[in-house]
Amino acid sequence: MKHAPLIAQNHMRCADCPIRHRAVCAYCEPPELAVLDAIKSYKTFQAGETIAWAGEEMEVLGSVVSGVATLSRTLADGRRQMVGLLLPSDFVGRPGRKSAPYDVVAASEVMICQFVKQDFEKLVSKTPPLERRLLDMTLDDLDAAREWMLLLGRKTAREKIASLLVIIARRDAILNSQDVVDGLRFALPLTREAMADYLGLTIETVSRQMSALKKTGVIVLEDARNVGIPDYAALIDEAGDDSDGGFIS
Amino acid sequence: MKHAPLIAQNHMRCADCPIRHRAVCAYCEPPELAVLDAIKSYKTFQAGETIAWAGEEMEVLGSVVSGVATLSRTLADGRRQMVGLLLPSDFVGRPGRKSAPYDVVAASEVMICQFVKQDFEKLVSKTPPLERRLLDMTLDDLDAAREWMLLLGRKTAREKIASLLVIIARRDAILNSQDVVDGLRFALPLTREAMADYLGLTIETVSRQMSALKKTGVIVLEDARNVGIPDYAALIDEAGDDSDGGFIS
DNA sequence: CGTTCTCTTGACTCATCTCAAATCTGGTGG
DNA sequence: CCACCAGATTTGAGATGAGTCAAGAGAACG
Repeated sequence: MKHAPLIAQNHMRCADCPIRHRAVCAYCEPPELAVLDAIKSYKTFQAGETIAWAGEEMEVLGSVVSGVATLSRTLADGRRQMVGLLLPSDFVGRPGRKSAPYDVVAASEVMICQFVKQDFEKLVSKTPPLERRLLDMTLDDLDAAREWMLLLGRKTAREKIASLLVIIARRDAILNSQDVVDGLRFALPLTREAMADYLGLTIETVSRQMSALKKTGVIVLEDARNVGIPDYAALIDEAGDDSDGGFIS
Repeated sequence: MKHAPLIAQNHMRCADCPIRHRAVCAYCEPPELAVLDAIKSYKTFQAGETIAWAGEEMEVLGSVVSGVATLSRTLADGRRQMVGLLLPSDFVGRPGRKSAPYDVVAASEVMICQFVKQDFEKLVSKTPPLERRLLDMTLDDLDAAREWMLLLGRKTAREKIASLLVIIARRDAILNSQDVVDGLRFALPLTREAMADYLGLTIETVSRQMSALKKTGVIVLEDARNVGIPDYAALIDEAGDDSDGGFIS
């Protein structure tokens, strides 16, 4: 699972940043970018490394530049539920509060464009485009969380798996700036355990449903982590969403 | 289930508004309030009435002044999941998007302080305190949604019921501006069906678990809708949360 | 005093979990 | 290059929590 690691270029300019147009800075103009440029720094985390602990005070905030991180909550007896997946351009941290009640863990090697929390918050309150972008992103996150509540509360195991595959297929297509087409192939960025935590299932059930979808021909498994979608419409169908779609990219 | 209905006072001044300090207008100063005063209007919905349909374009946004409304999503085959509970001071509607993918339904008689969407959005972008408050509220909603994801994905039916009762007990105590104390009594604002939709359960399971909690002495049921909590700590314990609590008021 | 709606309870089913073991994979050291 | 190990994944068998179907009990309403 080694991707070619991005080198943390401490002097990459915001204007050249790959997430420039989707991250919290998206609405900023060059003068505002210059300010961000001056106070930002890059930090890389290894796969499996914890970026922030639940309840621990965070001194930095930032954006995921590359890689995948997960947000999760844990019950006292160890039951764990993932409550968010952080992809490039997603925001890390909880502005306006000292700590957040969830663990942030790197699922792959992750590079973050970070800011000192206090400095960033001060800047946000003086920079309307930043604040507006943060609001829009938070509203989108809220929509996504509510979509996920529907999945967790009401979908069957098979529908949950299919839904997750749809999301990953979409994201993958977007990364390659193309539409989702039949025959798409992609690598799962999550282990079976992470999938289970995300879907509110056990790894055994995840595994069984993957096998079941494979047996039905809805997906093709080259190995445990490489999935092919011969018929995208069939997969959508398995996800059980009502026709109007509903997932927010 | 009739509360003394609040009369929709179309000329109630913001300064006299019961939700003045918790709603989207909380950070506004008198001059900004005057602007809001000029463009707001009140509207009342009967219990059971639909305030907005999923996917339908909304022409208004606003705040719940009194009563309880629910946000819910429905799958094509009728499975329904509640994704939010709107209490007084909560915001209704999705700024920045034409429609939202969920139904908004009045669970009791609901009064809303509403604004024409376009006017409100224009105002938000010109009024930093409004925008900042909207951001803070949205971040809180996101935290609450994630908390709910943990409940939906990992808690048992009994824990789900206990968690819901804790939330309602807390809110009830806050409304009466006091702490939660042993012996607290309150009326459930939700039917068994609404509870089931909220918790990702069936009404039969809700009913059985309510009976089970009653039999154990964790709660006292005067009738189906009136609950007493003889020992708050015991109820918390049943909710299964890790000790540090975690629910956001 | 029916009618209707909400809620409760019972009996049975079934999807998912639990526990256990087998298989596969990549990496390591000889 | 090969045997072996640790972690990830799959598969099997049985247990169980929650769902389904069905009936009965209360409460509200006209």
